[in-house]
Amino acid sequence: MSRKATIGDVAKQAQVSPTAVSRWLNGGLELPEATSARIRAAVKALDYQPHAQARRLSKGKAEAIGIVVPDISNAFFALLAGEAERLAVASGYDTVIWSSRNRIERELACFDRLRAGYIDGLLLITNHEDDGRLAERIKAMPGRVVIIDEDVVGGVAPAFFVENEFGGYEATRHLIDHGHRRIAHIGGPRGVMSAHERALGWRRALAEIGVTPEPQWHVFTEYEVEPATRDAVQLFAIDPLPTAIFAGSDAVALGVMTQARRHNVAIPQDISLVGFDGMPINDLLGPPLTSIAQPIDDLGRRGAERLLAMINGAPFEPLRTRLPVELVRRGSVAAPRVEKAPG
Amino acid sequence: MSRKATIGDVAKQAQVSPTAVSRWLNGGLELPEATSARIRAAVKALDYQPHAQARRLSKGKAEAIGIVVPDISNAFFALLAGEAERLAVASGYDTVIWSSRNRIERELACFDRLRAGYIDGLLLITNHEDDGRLAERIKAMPGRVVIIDEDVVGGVAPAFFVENEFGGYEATRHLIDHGHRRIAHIGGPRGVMSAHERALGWRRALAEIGVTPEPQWHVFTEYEVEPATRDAVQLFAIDPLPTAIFAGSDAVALGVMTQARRHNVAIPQDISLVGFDGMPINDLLGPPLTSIAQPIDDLGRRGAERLLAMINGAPFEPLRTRLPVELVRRGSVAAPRVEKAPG
DNA sequence: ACGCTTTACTAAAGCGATTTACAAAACCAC
DNA sequence: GTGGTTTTGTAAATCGCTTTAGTAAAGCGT
Repeated sequence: MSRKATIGDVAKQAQVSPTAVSRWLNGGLELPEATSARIRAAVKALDYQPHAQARRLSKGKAEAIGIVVPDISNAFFALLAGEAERLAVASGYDTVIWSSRNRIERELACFDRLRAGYIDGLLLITNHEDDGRLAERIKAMPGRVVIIDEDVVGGVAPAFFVENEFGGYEATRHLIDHGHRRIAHIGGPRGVMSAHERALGWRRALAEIGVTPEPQWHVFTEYEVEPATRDAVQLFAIDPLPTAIFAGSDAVALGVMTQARRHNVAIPQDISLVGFDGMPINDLLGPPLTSIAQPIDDLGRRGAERLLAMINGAPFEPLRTRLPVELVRRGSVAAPRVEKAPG
Repeated sequence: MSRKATIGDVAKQAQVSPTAVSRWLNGGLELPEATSARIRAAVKALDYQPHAQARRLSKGKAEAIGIVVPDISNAFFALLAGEAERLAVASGYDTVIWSSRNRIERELACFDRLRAGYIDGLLLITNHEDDGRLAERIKAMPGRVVIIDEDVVGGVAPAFFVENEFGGYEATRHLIDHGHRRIAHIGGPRGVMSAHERALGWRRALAEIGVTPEPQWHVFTEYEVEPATRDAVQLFAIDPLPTAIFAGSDAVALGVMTQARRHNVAIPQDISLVGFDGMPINDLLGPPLTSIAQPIDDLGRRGAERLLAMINGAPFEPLRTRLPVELVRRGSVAAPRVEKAPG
C-alpha cells in the first residue's frame, strides 16, 4: 500500500513543477490546454488531494469555524448549531461543533483552538454566568467571535439575541388574559441575561395588573430538563398552588410537566403552562405546549453570516441585534379552575 | 497588536533553542530546574500555544476524529454524537461533528477530510442505502472507520448495531399481547438494514399468530419526523383501520402521532402505537410513547472506543457487534376497541 | 534584428512546529 | 590527565503546501 500522493508526485507525473500544480489548482495560473490536461490526468490517476494541515499551515487560514454549544444533545442547541453549520458549509467553510457541557474550561479550550489557528472564528453559545474569563478571551480576539442567544457580560463582539423581556411579558400576558393572577415563574440561572430579562417581562406583566409576585413564585434553575425537573418541585410546594407557570425555556417546561405528572396535577386543567423557545416537538407533547417561539433558524444563520463576513474582512462592529419572538398558542393554557377575587 | 507568539519567540526569551522548548514541552527532554523555569516563564509571559496546523503537519497526526450523522438536529443522532464526543474528548481527541443531511456527497466529503489528514478516524452514522461508493471508501481506509447504528453493505469495518429484528419482534409481540392482530408497520426506507430487520421481526411476530400482513400494512418512510408525517397518511387510508402501529423509530412515531391528531384518531384508545429508539422525551409526549429502547450511550461510546483503539494501533478486525434492546412500556398501547374474531 | 510584451512556467523561501543526529561541557573513575 | 559517560543542550532536515519573485522562450511591432 503506497503512501498518499503529494503535490510533488502529481508534478512529476505531469512533468511540471509543484508550483505549477499548486497555482493551477488554486486558480492562479492559466496554462495551455495540453499542460492542464496532463495535470488533470495526474491528479485523477494519483487520486491526489491536498494535505489539509499543510495547506492550512501554508495559507495561514483554517477555512473552518467552530460552534460551541452548551449541550449538543439539547434539541434547541442542536437546531441552532445545525442551522449555523448549514450556512457555513454553503460558504465553503468546515464546521466544528463542540459541546461544552456548560463547563467554562471546555469553552476556554475552544478559544485556545481559535488562537491555535485550528479554526478561523467562533460562534459562541453559552448558558451560564461568566467569571470574566470568557469576556477577556473574546476581547483578545476581535472580529473572530460572534455571540448568540445568551450574553457574555463585557464580551465585546457582535451578538444576536431575542426579545427576551417582551417574550416574558407576552407569555405572562397570555396567562393573564386567560384569567390567571397567581402566575409563578421558573427560569434560567441567576446572572444569566436571558433569564433575567424574561423574568423582568414576567414581573412587568404582573405589575400591570397590580400583582407583586411573592419570592417563592420565582424559582431559579438551569435550561436543561434534568435540573429543571429537580427544581420544579419547589413550584408544587407553593401554597396556595399557582394557577399558572411561565417556564423560562421549553426544556424547563418539560421538567415542570414531569413534576406535574408526578404530583397528579393536570395541565392545563389544574395549572396552565407556557414555555419559551417554540420547539417543533411542542406540538406533540401531552398537552401540546404553548410557548414563546424564538427564530432559531435566524439566530443560527445570522450569527454564522456575521462571523464569516468578519473573517473575510468585514469591519468589526460589536453590534447587538435583537430578533423578535412570537407567542404560539397550543394546548397548555386554560382558564384557572377557581380564581380568587382580586384583593 | 502583536502577532501570536511562536516557539521561536519562547526560545529566544528563555535563551534556549526552539528544539529545547519543543522537546521539553513534549516531555522528551530533562532539563535542570533553572532552565525549565526560564522556559516556563517565557511560555507564560508570551501566552504561548503551539500552532495547531503546524504541530499536526509535523506529527503527521490530527489528534481528532470526525463523527458523521445524518442530521444533528435529530435528537437521536445528537445524543449518539454527544456521547461519542464525550469519550473522544476524554481521550484527548478533538471531535468534529458533521451533519450529512443524508446526502451521500456530504458523506463522501467527510472521507475526503479523512484522507486529507484533517482527522485521524471517522465514526460513520448513515441512514440510507449506499450506492457502493461508501463501501469503497471504507475499504480504502481500513482501521480508520467505525460504523454505528446502520449498516453500509460491503463496508468492511468494525460496526455496532442493535438487535433490530428482536426489537421489531418484541414491539409487535407487545401489541399482540394486548389483543391486537391488525398491526401495521411504518418503518425506514427500503434497502436500509435496520428497517429491513425491524420489519422482519414484525412479520415474524405476526406469523406466529397466523397473521399475514397485507401489503398496504407496511409503509416505507424515512427516519425523520417530516417525511414520516407525510407518509403516515397512508396508514390512515387503510381500510379497515389497523388497531395498532409499530413505528420503526420514535421520530416516525412522532409523525404517526401528528397524523393521528389530524385524523381525529386517539392514541391509544383508537390505535395503539409502539416506537423504536427509547428517546427520553417519550415520557412527556401525549400520550407517553411506548418504545423499544436502544442503548444509545453504549452505541456512541463503544463506537468511539473502538475507533480510538484502532487509531492507536489496535489490530483491525471488522467485527459486527450487536447491542441489546429493551421494551419500555409507557402509555401508547391499550387493548383494541373491537377486535375481529380470528378467521 | 532589436527591444518590448506576453506566455509559460520554476526556484526557493516560507508557514511553525517536531525529530533525528550530533556536540560541547561537566563529571567521574582510575 | 585521559578516556568514557552523562548532562545539557543545538543545528538542520522534515512535514506538504503556497507564494513571491523571477526567468527563458515565444511573439510582435518596426
